[in-house]
Amino acid sequence: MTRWLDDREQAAWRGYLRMQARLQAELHRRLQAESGLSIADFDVLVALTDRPDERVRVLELASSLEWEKSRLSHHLARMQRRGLITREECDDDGRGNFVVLTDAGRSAIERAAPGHVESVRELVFDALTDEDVDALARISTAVGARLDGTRPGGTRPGATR
Amino acid sequence: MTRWLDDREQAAWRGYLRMQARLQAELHRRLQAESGLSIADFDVLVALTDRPDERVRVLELASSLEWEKSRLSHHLARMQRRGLITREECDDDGRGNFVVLTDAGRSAIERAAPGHVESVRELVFDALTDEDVDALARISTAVGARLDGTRPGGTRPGATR
DNA sequence: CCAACATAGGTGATGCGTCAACTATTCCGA
DNA sequence: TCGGAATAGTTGACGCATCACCTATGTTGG
Repeated sequence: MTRWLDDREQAAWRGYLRMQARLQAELHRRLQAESGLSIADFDVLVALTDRPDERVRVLELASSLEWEKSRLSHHLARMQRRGLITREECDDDGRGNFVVLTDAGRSAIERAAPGHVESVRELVFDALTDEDVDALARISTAVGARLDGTRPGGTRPGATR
Repeated sequence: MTRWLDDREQAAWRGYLRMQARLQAELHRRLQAESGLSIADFDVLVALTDRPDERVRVLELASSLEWEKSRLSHHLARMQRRGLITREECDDDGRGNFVVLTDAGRSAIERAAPGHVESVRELVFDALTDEDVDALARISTAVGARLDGTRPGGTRPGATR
């Protein structure tokens, strides 16, 4: 009944998993060492600098990062403690909050970005041919389409079998 | 000075990151829902069943999983609490410990494996052509080789810039 | 023999991620 | 206009990952 993976698939899958874990760890380690930021901090700060006024509503940020609101809430609390962001109340909606980039946050991301991009280039793109880059994009799109087909993230996937 | 990513590279990189995060989350969610195991539990149990006698020394397990010993130690403590593994002392070496698969651990992995493989097939390999699979393996190898070049995991990567 | 060192492994603190539950507002319809 | 439902966001508990440090045992050179 179970459609097991053949040797070629196994090798590709194991290789992917191993590369993925190591790459993530190494990028995180470097970013942390060079700037004191985590990848998650980086993503939040990038999302904030992408806004013209460097402020966003919490849930809008969550949805643009594709994070759960609870994850974001916890993360913002930690970032606020470190002075990277602040919060401001929203006049229109008493429930709402804006997340606002602080000067410290802005300078942290500006210091961190070049090194991080350089790491990505060095570890990934310098290793890949143009065709590899296309293949990576194609693969990501194809798998992403599969993921779209499933119950996105919310309630239980409800048995595939 | 910084070699930024061009649009094609940006698109590939963002696509990869997004796919990677979603795939990992979905595989974890399904495995958890179907079997109560995490991916980490799964990996430990697979490593154990790969041994002829279903027992391994802690540090050997750590190195075959490429985990830090401390991570493994914490994880084994949790798995032991849940009855998936036990520990036995090592006669040859008073410092050493064996990790031993319990009956509960064996049946957990046997129940979990088919569904997990099916998820991988459904979400990944069903989406990919043969060439994609080759490309994935090639890309993983190439990036892996880059990672080999860096201070593996231990002490600080020491500034790339 | 024993002091120094290496090795096996565990511990505690802290950051990160998820789930379930909670509070406070706003919205909406009778 | 009032009561229930939806929405915005937080909280607490717990599992997971890393770091720095600790203990206990083994190994080795003088």
